[in-house]
Amino acid sequence: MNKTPPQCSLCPTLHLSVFKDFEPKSFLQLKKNQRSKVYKKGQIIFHEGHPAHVFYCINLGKASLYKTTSDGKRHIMRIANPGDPMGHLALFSNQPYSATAETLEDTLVCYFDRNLIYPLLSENADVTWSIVQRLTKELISTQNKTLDMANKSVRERVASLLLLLKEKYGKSSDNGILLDICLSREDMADLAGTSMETLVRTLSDFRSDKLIVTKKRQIYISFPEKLAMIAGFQD
Amino acid sequence: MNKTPPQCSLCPTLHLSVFKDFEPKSFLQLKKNQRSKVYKKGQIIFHEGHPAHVFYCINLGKASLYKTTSDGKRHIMRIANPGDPMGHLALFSNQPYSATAETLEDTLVCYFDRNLIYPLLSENADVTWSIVQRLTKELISTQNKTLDMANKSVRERVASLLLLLKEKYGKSSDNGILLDICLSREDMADLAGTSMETLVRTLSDFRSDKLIVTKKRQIYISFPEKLAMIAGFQD
DNA sequence: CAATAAAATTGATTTTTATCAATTTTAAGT
DNA sequence: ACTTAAAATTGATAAAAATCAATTTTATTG
Repeated sequence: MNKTPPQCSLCPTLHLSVFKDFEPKSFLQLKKNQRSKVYKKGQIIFHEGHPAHVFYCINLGKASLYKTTSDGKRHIMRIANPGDPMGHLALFSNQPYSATAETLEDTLVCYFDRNLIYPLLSENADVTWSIVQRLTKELISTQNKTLDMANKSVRERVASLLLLLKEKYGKSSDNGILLDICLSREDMADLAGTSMETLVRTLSDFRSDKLIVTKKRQIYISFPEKLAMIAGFQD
Repeated sequence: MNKTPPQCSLCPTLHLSVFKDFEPKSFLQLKKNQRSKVYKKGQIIFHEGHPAHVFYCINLGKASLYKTTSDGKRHIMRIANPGDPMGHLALFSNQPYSATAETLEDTLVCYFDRNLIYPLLSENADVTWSIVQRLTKELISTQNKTLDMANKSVRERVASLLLLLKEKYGKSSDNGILLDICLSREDMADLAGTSMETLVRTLSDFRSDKLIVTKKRQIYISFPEKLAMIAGFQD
């Protein structure tokens, strides 16, 4: 199951993670205890509500983190990219995983035993402080998401989502900016907090208005500025 | 403007705050630099988007923390009670206040210069760690709120809200459990993420179903269990 | 490449919720 | 207690979005 752990020093995203601020001795110990695993697209890394023993960091690939309501509806809280932590909320709060992690493509994750992390943090006060800062920003952006869900229309939220995906995964091309990420319409609906059908209709509207172009399942953004207007990033 | 600062040692809610974990020397310094102020009901303590110089802690009273959208809709993110911090997100993230704080009743707040806090935290690593834990729990509960806004009906959200208010502010009485907090219908709507009219109609439904009793603006909960069913806390 | 399954799209309809307007109730000040 | 203003409630209607169903497109597999 476990492959040879990738070298942290070769990790393309080390500089993005909080670990970079560990002092050398701590970092070495972290590296020694690092394990890793490859998941195929669509596999579950961990389940919401399950006890959390390890903490993950994505090396390569992507995963969606979603919550499920009692009546079976999914809501994708975030997409984790290389360098992003997963399971850190469970780690810090000493509670079960608060979401399910499912890969959006073939993904290499590194993981660490939770018991390894605590002593390392107590030796690295500045890392703990940088965790505070990261959590705070995560919290502020989640609060903004709550606000969007409560007060914005689906149309506004879908426009926002397209712009967000453009920022993270946009690749310029002949047809406009390609959203270079593999998301089903269902996934996009779960991100925007709407039904799949309504999402598709909204995309159709945007297509009619020449704001986007769709080819197969690919989406190209033609006029980000106009989408920004719709999303409510104006006045 | 500033009154004699209340004694922290006499503060009814010191034991609730993170400060209790400061070592004596740091705590003393905190106390020395503590200021306080009384706000009348309905006054603004700080505004969303304004630069944050100080960090607050409620000694007595209550305040709502709300965000406002570009088209003027409010959404109350949380109600701060005695012992609760305010402005800590601005403090930790080094950004402007992310919400507006408005008192729900006459309120006594203590406050501290933000520059005082940083050095104290670096001397108290375990306090920093306990802040991580608190932020994490706050984040998880905000994520759950996002989920509710995205996937629950108004009826479910209003039922949830009533139960939440019952937990925090419920006082048993002859008519059932009184929600002993002064919130306008507008406030409740802004908490539940709906319009005032829809909130009122939902309360009327609950009243017809004998789940609640209303006297003037007071709300009494008659059957919390049935509300819990509606809120989706079942199966 | 054909056959099949899965995903996406469109249409019709219903449900939910917001909005606008009018009325009633409650609170506040003199 | 009376007057006035603010808040709450109810009604009517429109808008937004969900749901159910059918069809088309795309992907997958032998």
